[in-house]
Amino acid sequence: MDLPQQDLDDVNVPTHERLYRDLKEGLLFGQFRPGMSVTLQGIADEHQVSLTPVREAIRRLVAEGALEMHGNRRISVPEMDETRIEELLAVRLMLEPELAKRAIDNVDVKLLRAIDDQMDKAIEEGSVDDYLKCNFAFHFALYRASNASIMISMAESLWLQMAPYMRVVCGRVGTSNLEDQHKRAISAIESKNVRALQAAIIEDVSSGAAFVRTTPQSENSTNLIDKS
Amino acid sequence: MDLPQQDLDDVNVPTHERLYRDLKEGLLFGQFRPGMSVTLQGIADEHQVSLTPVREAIRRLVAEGALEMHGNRRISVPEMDETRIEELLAVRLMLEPELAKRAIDNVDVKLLRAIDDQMDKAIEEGSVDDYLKCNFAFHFALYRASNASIMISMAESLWLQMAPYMRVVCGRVGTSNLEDQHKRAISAIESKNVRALQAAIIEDVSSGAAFVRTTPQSENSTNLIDKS
DNA sequence: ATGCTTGACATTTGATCAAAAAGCAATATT
DNA sequence: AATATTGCTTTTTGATCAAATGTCAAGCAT
Repeated sequence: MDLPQQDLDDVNVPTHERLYRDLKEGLLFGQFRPGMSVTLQGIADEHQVSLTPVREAIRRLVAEGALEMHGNRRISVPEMDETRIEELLAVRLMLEPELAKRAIDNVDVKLLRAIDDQMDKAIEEGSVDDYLKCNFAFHFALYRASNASIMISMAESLWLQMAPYMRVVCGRVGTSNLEDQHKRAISAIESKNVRALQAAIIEDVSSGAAFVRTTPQSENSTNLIDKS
Repeated sequence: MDLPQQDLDDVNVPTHERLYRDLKEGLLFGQFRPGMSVTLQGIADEHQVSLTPVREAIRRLVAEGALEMHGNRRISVPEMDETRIEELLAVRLMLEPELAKRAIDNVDVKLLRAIDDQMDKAIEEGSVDDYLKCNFAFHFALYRASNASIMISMAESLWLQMAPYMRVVCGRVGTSNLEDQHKRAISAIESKNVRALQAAIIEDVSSGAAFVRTTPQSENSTNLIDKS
């Protein structure tokens, strides 16, 4: 008779969890730029909540490496440098082929194809935002099929750490000269060819990072947190 | 002329940070058993602090996978099962040889040898606690020399996830039949032989986990949080 | 004019409180 | 006797407040 539980999945999740997801989205898809500094009460004001849930969300993101806490008490979006990129890339190249291998028998190819179609559209339209979202969706639709939850969360952490910088670079370069390795991955999955799939993933990760590396450094890392 | 800064390194670190370190120690070296459930105010009472810093410390440990939060609001030390061990091991076998490789030219062999000597003593004396501490110290003294901070924190997270279970197993088996791969690692470092070092690390990780696997499952995962 | 000190402001930190949610046990009903 | 409901207790959650700390700029002295 009583149905107190709401069907909306966004209701009833604690504030700190909602905050965490929002901030994560923001980091992954462009709201935050490398070097930007973040204050607890800045976030609190922005989202109209008190400090307590903000602390938990931020602490969590710091633990995942998505935000950086300099000794004193300043929190910022990590600045990217050559060695950091190299390291992130090295780990991604270890982890993601393994995830792909573990996913190959379970993944829903239809879903991947649908995402890839959307991505083509995003590239055509030149929408960096949609491209980034599709790219993320594609990779993690694949990885989630692996059922390797620890590796998945590690991969998420790595993407979270790269994302703000990727966004800056993509914003400068645009979506024109993006080569799509996803189709190679899809056919490798269909033919159950693990090595080919892994090769496609490696190529994808490497090429994404290669054009990051050839791009001139960001000169002014401004500390603009918009206090509108 | 004023020297207000204390030389004690344990002073002036925020409570949540101290809590985090304490709990981490506890997880790494035996205070917590797999399946044990953890409550915020349990920790708060135990450590005589308020809930606020406890939340941040716990949230951080959850983010690192050291603690597990089941959908509702119950937090516990992760239970170990076959697939989880397999996954943790797979990642460790990717990550730790790479860390060793990156560390080989920078690591302080004297330090490693000193730690290994202590470990021999621990094994002789049959002290599981000291053995675990030395083992951890050895590996991370090596890894820290790599200057690969992202990989290091990932490795820490993995150790944190394995540690409670390792502790249980070691407690049952004792330190008698432990083969020491560390000496092989040390000589590999001295001869700057990367492959040999990696082989030693692989052997060490694998053997540690092999004897975990051959051990019968923990039967009763009691929820005893000592409210003394 | 330059360097140091001081004070105002911003930010974090930790405690406390009220409210919501969940677990748990006891009771009642079939 | 078994199950469902109810009410109590425990636990989490989010807000607010006071204190500690750091940052920054303005003013003073050399």
